[in-house]
Amino acid sequence: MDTTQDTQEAHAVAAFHALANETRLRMLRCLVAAGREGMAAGDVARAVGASPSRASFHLAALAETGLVLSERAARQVTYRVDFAAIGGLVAYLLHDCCGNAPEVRRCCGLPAC
Amino acid sequence: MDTTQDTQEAHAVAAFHALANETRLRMLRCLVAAGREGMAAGDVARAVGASPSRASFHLAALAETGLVLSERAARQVTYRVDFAAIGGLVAYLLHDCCGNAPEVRRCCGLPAC
DNA sequence: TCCATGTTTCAAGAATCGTTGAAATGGGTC
DNA sequence: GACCCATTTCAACGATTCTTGAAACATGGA
Repeated sequence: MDTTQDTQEAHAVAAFHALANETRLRMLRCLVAAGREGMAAGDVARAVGASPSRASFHLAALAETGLVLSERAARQVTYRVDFAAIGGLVAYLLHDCCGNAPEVRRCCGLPAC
Repeated sequence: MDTTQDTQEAHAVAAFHALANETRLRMLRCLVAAGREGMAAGDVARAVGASPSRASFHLAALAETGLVLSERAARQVTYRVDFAAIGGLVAYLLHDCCGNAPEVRRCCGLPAC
């Protein structure tokens, strides 16, 4: 039996794994900075100092978890952060994982629930 | 040269790595549920269905990143979540990584900045 | 001291992950 | 078609991580 919780948990584990790498975390920050416009794969690669194949490998890993989306436009592939997916991860950490513990919320400058 | 940002980033990568494992994520949730009282290592092990050595390995990994703290009391070792550390990670994701993007905050039921 | 309990350490092996460079693919221009 | 540019795929290799069971360590009680 596979409960909703198990699925959520597996998804969270995958997302955390995606963020548990310096190259990927830097890529994500680049893409966040780029906003809704997104960035071409090659530009991300240059920005983080990764070879094309390395960049492709890590961008694919980010896309695999749904944290970023990709879209081909002519020759280039544009990657774009899925802000809702990141929000979902933060929500998981805050609500499901930490039960909205006031002390956690306080650390983020958030009002208690 | 090692900037503050690099240190922060390295710390975040380590924390995400700690959460990127089913056993450890379950342990963390157990410990959050246990609150300030914490839980003995053996109880955590039973709760997540891990052998003593496996539990010790993963609890040590969590402690290594500072997400949990340990304290020996008599024969037992009590593990306790460091709520501030988790809050710090959420804050990193929300502020440093996502620049407080309104769309991310909205997904967590947070007011825009 | 001897024994029982709780936890950590260790070594060995399997599995997963990340890097590299070369080759392949997709798509535009001449 | 021939050519170029952007990206992905692939195979090989090294590095890291996880699991397992046995042994060691720490502590308290008989």
